[in-house]
Amino acid sequence: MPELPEVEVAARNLRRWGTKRTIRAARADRRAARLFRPATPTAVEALAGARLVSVERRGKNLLCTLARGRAERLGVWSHLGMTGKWLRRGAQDPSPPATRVELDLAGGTRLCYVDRRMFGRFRIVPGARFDDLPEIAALGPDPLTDGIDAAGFAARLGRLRTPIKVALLDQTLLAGVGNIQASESLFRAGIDPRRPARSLSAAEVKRLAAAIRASIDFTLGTFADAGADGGKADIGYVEEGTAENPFLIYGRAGAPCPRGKHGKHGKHGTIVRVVQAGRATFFCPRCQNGAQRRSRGG
DNA sequence: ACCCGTGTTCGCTG
DNA sequence: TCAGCGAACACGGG
Repeated sequence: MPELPEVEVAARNLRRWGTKRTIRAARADRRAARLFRPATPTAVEALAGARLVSVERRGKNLLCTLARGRAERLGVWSHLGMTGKWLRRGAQDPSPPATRVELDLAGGTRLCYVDRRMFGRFRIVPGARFDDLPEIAALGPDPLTDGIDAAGFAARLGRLRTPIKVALLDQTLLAGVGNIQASESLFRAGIDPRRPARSLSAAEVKRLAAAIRASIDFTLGTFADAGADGGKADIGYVEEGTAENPFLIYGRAGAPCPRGKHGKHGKHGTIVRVVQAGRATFFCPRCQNGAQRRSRGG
């Protein structure tokens, strides 16, 4: 489930649930070792006694900074992969299925890192030196916290022959854009996802940058509406069927284009699904026709 | 059984 | 050497 907006919600949850609290005990289940790859399995128990100071999100990565005593800092890096979640439970509650790591906090709250498929990552980072991790150092700017530098974004895209939709998934270009946000933002910008990245005009790149931001903001808003909390911040995710699909076109193959009717004859487009680099892409062939698309306002 | 999946990495190929 | 893909990872759900 996790792209930038979902991870942002997880970061906000962790801040609310755990900041300033001390970890009384920590444990990992047997299969959690896979989450430490490629590093040596870490003793999660070493987190006991540390206090959560801050939670930062960079792209799809969660960076928790903890303090032990006055001087010592340590970090916890987690990446939710495909099925990772941070959930909160009370001291007496049963652990959710597929819980891999649990942190018992002072006051009775338990933070549970849950991951069924275990494509995620979980690692203790000595000194909270996150930038020493190659996975973090390689990240491009975060569209939400850093903004998109139009000139840099355009320069980078201008060198790529790869389809623009595939390029958007490259975390060194922008950190946090995933398969959903890529399709959604290209729809908002009216750009055909199959076009080579380098073929986009300056105006299209600018439109795309704004559309990425708009799509992320929109998605964040739908999560807030869905229940920012209330006691159990188990956000309903699309694939779990617990929430309506909140997206404009993602997962809507065969549906009429939400932009409505186009052209003099008033025919609406139909959303199609194609596969690019092994990933599903959704778009409207009628209003995302790239260079031929008439300029905005239509 | 088969296909699909909001992510990342590895290895092959041209 | 490098860009670009498909496969692999793992485990459900439809």
